[in-house]
Amino acid sequence: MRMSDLVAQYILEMLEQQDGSAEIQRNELAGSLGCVPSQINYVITSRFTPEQGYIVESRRGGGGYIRISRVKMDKGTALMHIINSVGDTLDKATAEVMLKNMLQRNLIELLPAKIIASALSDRTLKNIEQEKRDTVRADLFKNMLLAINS
Amino acid sequence: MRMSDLVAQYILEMLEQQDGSAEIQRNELAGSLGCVPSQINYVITSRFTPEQGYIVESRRGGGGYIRISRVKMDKGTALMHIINSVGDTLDKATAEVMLKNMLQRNLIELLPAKIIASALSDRTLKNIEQEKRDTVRADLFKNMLLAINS
DNA sequence: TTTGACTTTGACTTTCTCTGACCTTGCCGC
DNA sequence: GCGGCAAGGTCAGAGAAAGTCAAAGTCAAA
Repeated sequence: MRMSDLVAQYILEMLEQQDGSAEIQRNELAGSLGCVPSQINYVITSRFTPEQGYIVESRRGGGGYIRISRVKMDKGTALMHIINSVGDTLDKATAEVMLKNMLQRNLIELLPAKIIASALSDRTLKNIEQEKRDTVRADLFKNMLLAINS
Repeated sequence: MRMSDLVAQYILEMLEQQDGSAEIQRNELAGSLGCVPSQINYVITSRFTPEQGYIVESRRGGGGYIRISRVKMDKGTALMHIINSVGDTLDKATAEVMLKNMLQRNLIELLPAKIIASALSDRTLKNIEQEKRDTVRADLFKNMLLAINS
């Protein structure tokens, strides 16, 4: 079995046992599974992404940690569908239509929608080169929507 | 739990109980929590700054003390203050401390805070070059808070 | 056989925390 | 005033985690 699968499995079991939230110490886990620490990062970036419904937080320094939580949202829910329907890029017009749509369907409250819209605006993203904006917009959109259901 | 968190928690509880003002004796507190005195300074410098709405006064010599007080303002004004205190760049750590602080002061609800935190995370901004991230973060932070305040 | 996606690794970087030695300030008694 | 004790202040260095990145390896599909 691949190392990455072992790590993923370990984390999944932890999530299972602990009601969707797992906190690990990178070096410790790497040590106990017998891999290099950066392997843990690899697994997290490749298997615990927002598209798959995970939120990852971490902190460095003494007492550092990595916390992975599964959003209470299965693949079937509307929001998850929307998140997965967004690809690697997202233009402003499409984002706005989607937000309006979600509002109408009561999938989201007004204030969160306003916050998200404001984050995705060209005004806010003015310091990012044009070519990259839609990529960042997609990342922002997906992660913020995920946060709503966490 | 980190020592620094213990100290911060102790001070926060004191602020809570004493209507936004806490007076401590550095050496005594350090002794009773089991850390070196300078740890107290570290915590104060990193977690109770003016940007976060605290005023710290102190006095040396016999009968010395450190007094920490939370400044009082209405929500709109406080938020504006915070927005204005952010310059052209904002690093993730500072942003997180500020958000936590706003939550404690009830300037913001939990869900909006989560959405904002999620937008500011390194994971979300992974497609922006390191050097530009803090600039974009500042833009995001300010604009999202403005959306809340409008 | 080549290609390309996915894995693995480790050297190097960045961030956060803790500690202790040394400094400054204030008070008090002589 | 002066010397001594009683605070608090500063700062740099050590230590503790996690993050990044590019090079090398693997493997199956074309």
